[in-house]
Amino acid sequence: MPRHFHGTPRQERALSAYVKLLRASETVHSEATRTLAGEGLSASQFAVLEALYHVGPMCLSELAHKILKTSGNLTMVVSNLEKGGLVTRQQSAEDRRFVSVAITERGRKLMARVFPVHLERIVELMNRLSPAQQDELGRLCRKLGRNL
Amino acid sequence: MPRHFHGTPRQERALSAYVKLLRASETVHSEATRTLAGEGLSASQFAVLEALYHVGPMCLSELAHKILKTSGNLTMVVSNLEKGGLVTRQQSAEDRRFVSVAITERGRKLMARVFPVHLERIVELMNRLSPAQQDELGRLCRKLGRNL
DNA sequence: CCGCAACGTTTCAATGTTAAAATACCCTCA
DNA sequence: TGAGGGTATTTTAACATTGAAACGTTGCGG
Repeated sequence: MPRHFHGTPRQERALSAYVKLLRASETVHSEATRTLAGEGLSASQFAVLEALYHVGPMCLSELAHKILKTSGNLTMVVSNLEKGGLVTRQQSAEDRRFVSVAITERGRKLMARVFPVHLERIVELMNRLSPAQQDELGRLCRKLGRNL
Repeated sequence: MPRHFHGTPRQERALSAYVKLLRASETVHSEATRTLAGEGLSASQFAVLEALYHVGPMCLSELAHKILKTSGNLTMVVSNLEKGGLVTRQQSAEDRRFVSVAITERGRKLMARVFPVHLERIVELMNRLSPAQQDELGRLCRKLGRNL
């Protein structure tokens, strides 16, 4: 049994970049969401609230697409937000299969307070890279994201 | 309510890089783990198995540190692997607080078959970037990862 | 019009995840 | 020696996550 993995150069290179990408993402994300935990918001809850806050009411499948989660998941996340009075559900009148989700006044107030803090935390975390490096990272990551 | 978020240039830059980083990581990771799902392995299970396969027996807290998860979590992941006969638990004789986890022959055979496939999948996914770009991505991500 | 495929949502079971409390163990020092 | 502090693991509760199955609704083609 090898004590550590060794492969071809192209394997080592890809694996190294892959691991660092996942580490960076995991670190930055968990640091950024630490702020939210103090407000009793999970990452998914924040993502939903943020979409509704900045874009407007949406049905569940649109939300699912927006935040890259399955619909089965969203049912629970939205239900939990609903319990907290942060969003409302309303069955569409024209097509009763759709359920429209909207942010409440309470949710809006929460976001008005929390979003700027969260944003500044992200700026702070990303500032380990220079502006030019941030742009370069964005360019490289864009090539890897979501176009299967 | 703004239809879309607009901030200062430095906020937009950081946020854009942040979102792309998370998207890229999410996409690549879920694509890479798709292979494993066919083998009945979750990402965490694979990570544990891979560590034991390439490094050797370890106690739970070492494993937790290795794959960046909490110990409470590892208890479950290891238990599930144990059910499948892929790893064994053994309480340390010297210090009975420690539980050493080792990969079994069955687990080793599984990894011998699955790991190369998984690695090639990662190479394939990362090949949307040139070798130089992969190195550059690694460099940038290294500055963002885990040194709080 | 009717049957049926397609679609949006929900439910379910299994696993993962975390934080916090509980448990078990080791070691030191008075 | 035995009380207490520190450490490793497990348990627990709450939420997240996915895939699959179930349910209700809509719209289309025969």
